[in-house]
Amino acid sequence: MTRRISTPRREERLSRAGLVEASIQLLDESGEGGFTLSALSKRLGTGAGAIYWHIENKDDLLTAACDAVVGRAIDSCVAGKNPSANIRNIALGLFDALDAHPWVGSALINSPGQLPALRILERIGQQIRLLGVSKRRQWGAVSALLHYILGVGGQNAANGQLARKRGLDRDDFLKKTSSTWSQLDPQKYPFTRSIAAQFETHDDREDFVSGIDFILGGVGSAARM
Amino acid sequence: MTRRISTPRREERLSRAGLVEASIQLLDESGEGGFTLSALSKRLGTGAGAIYWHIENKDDLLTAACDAVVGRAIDSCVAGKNPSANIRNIALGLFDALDAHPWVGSALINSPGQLPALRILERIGQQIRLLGVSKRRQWGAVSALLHYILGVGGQNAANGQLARKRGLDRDDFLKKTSSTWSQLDPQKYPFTRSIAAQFETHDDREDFVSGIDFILGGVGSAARM
DNA sequence: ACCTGAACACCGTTCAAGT
DNA sequence: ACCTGAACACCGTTCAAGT
Repeated sequence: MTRRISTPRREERLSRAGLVEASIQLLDESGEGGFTLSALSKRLGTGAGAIYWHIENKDDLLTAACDAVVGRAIDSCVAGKNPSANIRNIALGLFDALDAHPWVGSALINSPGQLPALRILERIGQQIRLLGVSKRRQWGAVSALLHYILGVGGQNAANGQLARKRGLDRDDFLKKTSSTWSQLDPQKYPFTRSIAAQFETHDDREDFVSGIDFILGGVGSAARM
Repeated sequence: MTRRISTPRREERLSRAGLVEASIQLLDESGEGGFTLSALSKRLGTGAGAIYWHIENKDDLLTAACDAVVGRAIDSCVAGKNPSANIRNIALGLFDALDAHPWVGSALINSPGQLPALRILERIGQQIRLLGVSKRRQWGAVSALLHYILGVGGQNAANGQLARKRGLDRDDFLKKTSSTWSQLDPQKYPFTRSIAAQFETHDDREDFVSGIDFILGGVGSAARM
């Protein structure tokens, strides 16, 4: 009869903050698909169940990781005196953060009413106020900007995940999509065909800002009526 | 020794189209969480493996279901002579479809470069052309509108899923969110606090259109420069 | 060609047992 | 209080065997 030999306990104690940082690393390295609690516990040299002492569930952990990234991105934007430029800055800061951590986009869109989206709402809202948008229109303007940012983030996240799975880099992806589009039925997809070539060389970041500018432009001209 | 008694085969044969329709029903009734292949096969009175004869995998089936809903929504929009009004119509048709089938929002945002999003891109693109937007700005305008629609759809889907899980109806949800927001730290969240009351009575559909109008307004004024 | 259903690998979560 | 690791319920997918 062999007695069960107990493994030694971990040297450092776990903490919620430590779990969040380890999750960010794991998500960055392995993507959403690689983010499993067993991979995380292996990385931390602990048992799968230990994690549950510090967090509620996997979703809680993902949202916390998302919040950490979004919070840092937003806090690193220093506000100048031009509210429109500030909004553009916040949006670009977020774009870059979501670009560096593609999983954040889907986490953001999947955790409604949680802190991360609220941070964005608040920061943009403050600038919209400074822009002099009337009280009744503030919510519409902020909500449009937020949803647009979430849409781009979510879509980029999905694109990134797809590219990772297929092992494509961005150029391959653009080339493939562009060639698919240019071979679509001319009767049914005239527009998509017509921009297929343009699509191959487009810049996501530039397109993103021009979307922000469209919304800001529309908010401005609506305010003037 | 009992011989294995073989169950009789299905009366009607399975088909991809049938699987798609059954999936839409199941998704509508049980949400994304309830959409499992075993639930689907039980509903169809077949074995779990049979499904794989007609589809590639679960994702393929989800995208096909999404495409069916989006396709119908878009095809039921008749185009008039005013391109801006047509875009507003397409967008509202999609909004209503995503509202009726909340799972479509997340399916749409998670299947990049697939048919469903392309359908939207094409329809909106045709109208943007008719609007007389210059060739260089067409992609930016369409992409902004598409991403905005995807963002709203994704967020509404997540909200719906949350509400379903917690068993809240919309009024409860709005009331709860509004009261949480109004209790936020006044130093950190002045804007969010200031619109908490407004949020409780806001109309998602109206806000959605005003976002579309902001973008269209911005596209228009950019074109005039 | 198409269907059946057991089997496989994997995953989030729980929990009695340890320290 | 916190950690361990086996156990549980469940899920997508595969596949040999049937018709």
